[in-house]
Amino acid sequence: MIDKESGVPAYRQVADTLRDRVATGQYPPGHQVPSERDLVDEFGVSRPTIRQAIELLRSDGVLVAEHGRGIFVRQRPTVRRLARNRLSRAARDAGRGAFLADADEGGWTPSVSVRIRFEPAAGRVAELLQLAPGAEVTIRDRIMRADGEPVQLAVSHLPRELTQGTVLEDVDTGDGGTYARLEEAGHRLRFEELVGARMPTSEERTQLGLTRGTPVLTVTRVATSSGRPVEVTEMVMSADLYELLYDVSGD
Amino acid sequence: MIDKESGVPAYRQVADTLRDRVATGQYPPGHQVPSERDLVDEFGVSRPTIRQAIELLRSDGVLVAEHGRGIFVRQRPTVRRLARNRLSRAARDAGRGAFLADADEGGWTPSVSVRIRFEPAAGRVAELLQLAPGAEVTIRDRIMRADGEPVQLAVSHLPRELTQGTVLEDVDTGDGGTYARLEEAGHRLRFEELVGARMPTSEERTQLGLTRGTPVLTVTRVATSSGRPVEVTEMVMSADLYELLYDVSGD
DNA sequence: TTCCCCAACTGGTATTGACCAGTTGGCGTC
DNA sequence: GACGCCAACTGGTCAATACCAGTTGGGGAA
Repeated sequence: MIDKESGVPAYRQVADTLRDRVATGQYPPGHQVPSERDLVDEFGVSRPTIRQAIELLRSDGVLVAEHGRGIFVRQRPTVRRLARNRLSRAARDAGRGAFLADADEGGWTPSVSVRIRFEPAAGRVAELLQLAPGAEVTIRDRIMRADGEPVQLAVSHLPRELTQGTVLEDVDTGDGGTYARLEEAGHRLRFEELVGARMPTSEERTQLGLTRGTPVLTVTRVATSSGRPVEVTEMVMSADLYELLYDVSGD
Repeated sequence: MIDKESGVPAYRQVADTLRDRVATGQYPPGHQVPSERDLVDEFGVSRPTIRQAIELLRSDGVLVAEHGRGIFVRQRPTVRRLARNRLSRAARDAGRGAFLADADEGGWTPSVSVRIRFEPAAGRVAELLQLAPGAEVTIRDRIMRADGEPVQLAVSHLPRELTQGTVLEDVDTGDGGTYARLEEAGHRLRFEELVGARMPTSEERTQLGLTRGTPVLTVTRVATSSGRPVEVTEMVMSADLYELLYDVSGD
């Protein structure tokens, strides 16, 4: 099974073989892969070498290991497809924020925990809000859950001068959320979203319950009123769970 | 440095310590981390344990190793910000496809290699194109380069009946690209993009020259004409290199 | 002075061996 | 028959050791 003369490392040959069995469906999603010790016998290499191969496939998101149970081909959970153009005024007037609207659509039960704090603006957010460094911002730090499971992190930043004395410094901002309140205050909002992806920090991995080899999608939403940025929200969600749908016709 | 009684594995303690030094800036981007053998002395654990810690940080995209040189804190390259609403008819009329327009914006030199083939429709693409399985599709398989470096893969699928006898089966589709030709043929196109992220396949890693711990952004663009899908393009790009900008105001 | 080569670094691969720690199912007991 | 325990699986951690394979810089030869 292993060609020692090929110059290709043994652990790579093992990994490639296993990857191939997954790709061809010989090991379908959810299937239990032979145990490490069985693979040692099958490939005729030592256990660390087998583990190295499996390590590779885990960090590539192909396999998942469960202590005491075995190694399994990853099951991709059902994807939640988020329609991003739902930020329209019409939807907000109907009294629902974006997350709640998505929940309706997807048929799951949403819940949100909010923590509010105030800090001097810094880094990328200060830049996007076009604030002098040191200017105070109101931060709404949220964890969104679907059926109790944390699925999305969102941290909103608003210049403190806009929120002082308003419900935007309360936990509950009322029907339609932050954006509805800002429009009531006379702002006409436009939105831009900046989408990226990266590996999660260890904190994010814990909070979102992510397994090895799962990247996160990041969305930075900037709300502007007459060209002036009034809010920046940074969202982080499991790339396993989410796809973002954008209408991009733009004519 | 290592607390053996804490219950936390030694390699995790090492990884957390190093991760912390990167986060706090003690090890800035590009900085060379002490060699494995030096870390063995510093932490008082064996080399395999140190390697396990470094392995973890590599698959998280925190560190990169270079054989014979050392281990370095990852440098995030400059991000190419792609404005997705540039698919407008106006831009196409100006005679440029999306990739070429982005190149203008970003100040780099674009080049594209195209391979054309014909296959029966299958899987997700067949579904998105609403084709009976087995119907033939024209596939335009492209590699986009910026200053010679491959930065994006794009595979377009069109029902063969739309392309037969047209320039869409040639390598060069002329000014404005595929979409301009489709509109000339009487289609009025609308676009939707579906954005996701995942770890690359080993083939994609090779083609795009990705290092361990770098996820890819995937964009599936569906072009429809009077509600009927006429083209599906699947794009793959390094999440290190790209952020996607969407205007999402939608009122 | 210039050039080349090689020693001494760097990380990469692979083995053997030992023990820890969850999980599961069957056997024995009540 | 129901329960509980424990043996026999599973993967997880860590060590000591050996050698391979790129990279680099300095010393010696031309």
